Amino acid sequence: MNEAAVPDIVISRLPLYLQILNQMAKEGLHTISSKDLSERSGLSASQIRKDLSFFGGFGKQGQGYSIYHLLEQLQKILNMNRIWQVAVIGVGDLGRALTHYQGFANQGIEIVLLFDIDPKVVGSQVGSLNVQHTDHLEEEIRRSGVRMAILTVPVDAAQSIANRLVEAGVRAILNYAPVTLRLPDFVNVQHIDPVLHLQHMMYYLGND
Amino acid sequence: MNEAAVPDIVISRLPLYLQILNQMAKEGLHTISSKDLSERSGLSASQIRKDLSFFGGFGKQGQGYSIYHLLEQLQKILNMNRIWQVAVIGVGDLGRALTHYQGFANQGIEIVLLFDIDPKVVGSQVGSLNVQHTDHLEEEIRRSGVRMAILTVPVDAAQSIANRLVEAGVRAILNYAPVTLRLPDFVNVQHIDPVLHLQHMMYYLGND
DNA sequence: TAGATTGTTAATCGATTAACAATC
DNA sequence: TAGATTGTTAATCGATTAACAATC
Repeated sequence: MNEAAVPDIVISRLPLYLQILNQMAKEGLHTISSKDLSERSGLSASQIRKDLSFFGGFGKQGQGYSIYHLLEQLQKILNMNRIWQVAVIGVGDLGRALTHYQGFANQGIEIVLLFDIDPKVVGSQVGSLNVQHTDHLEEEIRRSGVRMAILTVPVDAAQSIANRLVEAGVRAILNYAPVTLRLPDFVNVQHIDPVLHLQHMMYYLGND
Repeated sequence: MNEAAVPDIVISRLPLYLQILNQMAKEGLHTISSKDLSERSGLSASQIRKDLSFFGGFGKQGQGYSIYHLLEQLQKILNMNRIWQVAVIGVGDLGRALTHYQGFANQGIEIVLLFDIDPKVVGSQVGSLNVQHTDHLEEEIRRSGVRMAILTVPVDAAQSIANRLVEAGVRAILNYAPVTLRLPDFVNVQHIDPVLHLQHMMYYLGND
């Protein structure tokens, strides 16, 4: 981690702004006000202006923000002026779905390594990639210099694979296994778990 | 929404406690202290005690919490004393992966309806379910009384399908499409988007 | 009993919002 | 110019943490 000056909660909203701006660019729009962004994001205009001002004054009083310019700035802030190569560990249904997912293109993300332990899967082709055995994980990660990984292995394998990824140089892990990974502070971990989200919502549905 | 007394951020942590307690029960443990839970979750012991105390005093001074009892209480709070039926709209790779996902069993979640618009997919069998055409969405949701939905359709279809779901009675939507849905306040929406998480982490990876 | 750990209060910390001068 | 909207400050709001009496 490296929170330095800008709060992590601010950073977490930047990709959302990026997504909305991309959508608006696609719609052919050229400028946007914090009020427009507010309506599209559900966040307050005040908060959006404050978030952006952590990184500089990107707007013009009276006119708002240039979509093109703001996109460019956000991409730079998020280190998207390059492609980040990603390894996927666990090529089950979910790993396969992620490998085929079109939404990574143009977002600075490219899946370049696939690993599994199942002999029926190892050696098979998924998209344009060959699935390698998890035995070669360290070697391949080191060779390729991959720093990000997506973990879609069964819960019992997750922690030990995560440790090995970190050992091999991975510094950001997107974890789909339903377990809280315990890793050193210098590793970024994000957790995706539909069960947690669904149970969260169940609370509000009451019992009727 | 229905925040009443307990902050939403507290509710959002309950499923995580549940997950950890389930894991500990599986390990054969019987009691747990807020300190143990802290170590497994990465949250502070103080925060955990405060979160739980919103719902009552579940522990015993000097001993901690009974895992069994706490599990039971959390399940009740989250309305898990029943099975919540869920519709999946969009049976692509991701929708298919979710339908096959084993992690919903025993968590109060059951996928019971599948919809798609692609003639190659409509009518096909996925797991034990038949994929229906999205034309029948309202009719089937109403008939079955389903209140929760998972949205795995392309981004351009997401908002209009979401509107139709709400119209048909759905009150909780887990959205996998990369767009912010605009829905009435009485509908719960949660968003899962790996791109947002990966871009968030890219910030911290710097540029080396 | 002595030790451990809860439940809760008050203090601290941090994030959001409101307001408005600056300025395009 | 007049109107609109930013960037920023101060006020408010809410969440987390520290501390400790209660008590098992």
